[in-house]
Amino acid sequence: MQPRKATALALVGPSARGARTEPVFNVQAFLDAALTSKTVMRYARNDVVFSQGDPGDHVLYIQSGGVKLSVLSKTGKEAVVAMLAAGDFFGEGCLAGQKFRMGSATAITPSAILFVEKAHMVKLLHKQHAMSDRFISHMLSRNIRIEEDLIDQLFNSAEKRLARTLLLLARYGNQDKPVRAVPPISQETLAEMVGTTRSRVNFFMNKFKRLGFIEYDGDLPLKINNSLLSVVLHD
Amino acid sequence: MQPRKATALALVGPSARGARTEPVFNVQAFLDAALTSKTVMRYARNDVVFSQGDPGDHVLYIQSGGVKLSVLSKTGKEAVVAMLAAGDFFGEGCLAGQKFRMGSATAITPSAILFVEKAHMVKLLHKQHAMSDRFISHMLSRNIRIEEDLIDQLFNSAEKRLARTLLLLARYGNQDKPVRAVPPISQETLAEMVGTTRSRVNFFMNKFKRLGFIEYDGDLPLKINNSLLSVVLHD
DNA sequence: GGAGGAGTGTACAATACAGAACAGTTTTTC
DNA sequence: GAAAAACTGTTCTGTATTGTACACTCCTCC
Repeated sequence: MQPRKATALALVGPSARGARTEPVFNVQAFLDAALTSKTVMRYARNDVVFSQGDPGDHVLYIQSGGVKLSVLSKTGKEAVVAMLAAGDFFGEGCLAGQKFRMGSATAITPSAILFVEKAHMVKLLHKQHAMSDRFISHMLSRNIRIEEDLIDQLFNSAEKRLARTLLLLARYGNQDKPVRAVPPISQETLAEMVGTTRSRVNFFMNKFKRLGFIEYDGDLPLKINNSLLSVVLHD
Repeated sequence: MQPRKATALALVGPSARGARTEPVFNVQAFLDAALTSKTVMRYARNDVVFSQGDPGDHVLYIQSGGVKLSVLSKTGKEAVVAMLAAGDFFGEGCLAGQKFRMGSATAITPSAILFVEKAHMVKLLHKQHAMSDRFISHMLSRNIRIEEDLIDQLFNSAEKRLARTLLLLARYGNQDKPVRAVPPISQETLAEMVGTTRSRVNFFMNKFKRLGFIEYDGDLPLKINNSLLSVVLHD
C-alpha cells in the first residue's frame, strides 16, 4: 500500500550521523504499523520518560524532540550516555531480555515519544523490511558512536574530550557554517557527558574562550569556532 | 527445510552474556545461506584478520575461536575495544556505510572466520528471520556491553576497572566455579583493555595477589577468586 | 649456548584530576 | 520584589595516574 522502495535500501548507506533533525526514512510505513499498538506520549523539557530501575518492556521511538540517556552510579555520580534526536530508538535493552531500565531517559526539548511493546516490536522487525532496516541502522550507528565515546575516554584527556563533545553538540545546529550554535546546556551537564567535574569544565571553557575557540558572554547558548577547536583534538 | 522454530525466538530472551563458547543458535540455516557467498578463513593465534584503515565491505562471523578488536590512536597508544567469541559478528560497520575498518581484528586463539559480503548480508537479513534475529540480538548485547564499558570508564578508578575486566575475562572459563581460569593475556594487553599503563596493571595485580584475590606464580594463566575480587567492585 | 625478545617487578618525578569550598550572577518561584 | 534556586567563576589541597626508566626472569631461535 504505502510506497516502500525509498526505504528498502536505507540500511545500506545512511551516513547516519549527518545533520538529522527529522527522521530520514519513510515514517509512514513504520507508524502505520506501530501505531496499531497505540501509545504516543508528549513530554516537556526536563520531563522524565523513564527512570533507572523502572520495569519496562517497551521500545521507544522519538517522533520529534530530543532525549538524554543518563546513568546514576551507586555513589550518586551521574553520567550522560547519549543525546538522541528525532528518528532514534531507545530502551531497546528489553529486546535483549533486560527487565529493568539500566538508566534514565529525560526529554531535553518538548518531545513526542512512541511506545512500542516488546512483543509487537519483534513482530514488526520480522514483518516489515523498512522497520528492521531502520532499527538495524540505528543500532549500527549507535554502536559506532558509543564505541567512539569509549575510545575517546581511553585515549584522551578531559580537555580533549570536552572539545570533542562541544564539536559533536554543535552538529545539532546548522551544518556547513564555520561557527555553529550549541543548544543550552549547563556546565554541570557537560561535565556529566565528558566524565569529569564541573569545575574542570569551567576551567577549560574559559581557556577555550580566552584562546578564541568559543564565544559566549557568560551566557549559553554559545558559539563554537569549528576549525579552531579542532586544533585541540589534533595535537 | 531446516528446523527453524528453535531459533525463531532467539531475539526475545537470550541471556546473551552467559557461558558461550559455541554459537547458541541453529547454525545450519545461517551457514547454508551464507556459505553460498563462500569464504571461510582460518587463522592462528595472533594472526591479523584485518587492520585499521583497510578497505572492507564484508561482515565477519566467528565460527570458532576468539577475536580481539583494537584501535590505535594517532599517538601510538592501543586500546582493546572488545574480545569476541564463537557466534559473534564483527566488522558490521560497513553496513552503516563505513568504507574502511575503524580498528584492527586479531585472532586470540586458532579461529575459523566466515566472510559475508555486505550486499549478501543485507539480503540475508531480509530473507532469513533466524539470521536477522541472531544479528539484532548480537548488536543489542554488544551495545549493552560497550555501554557498560563506557560507564565503567566514567565512574570507576583504574583499580576497579581492572577487577571488573578480570571478572569478565574469567567468564571464558568454566561457569559456576568459585575459582575460574583466565586465558593467557599479558599485562600489556590488560592495560589496553582497562585503559591504563602496564606498570599500573602490574601494581594492582600484585596488590590483588597479596590480598588473595587472585592466584598465580608469576605465570599466566592465572586463577581468580571470584567472590573475593567482587569486593573491590562493590566498595 | 648465547643473543635477543617478551614479559614482569619496582621506583620516582611530573602532572592531571577530584573534591570541596565560597563569592558573584542570573533566573525562578511565590 | 524578596527569597530561593541554579549556574558560573575561581581557588586550593591531596591524591590518582601517567610516563619513564631499569633490573630481572624466562623463552626461543639461530
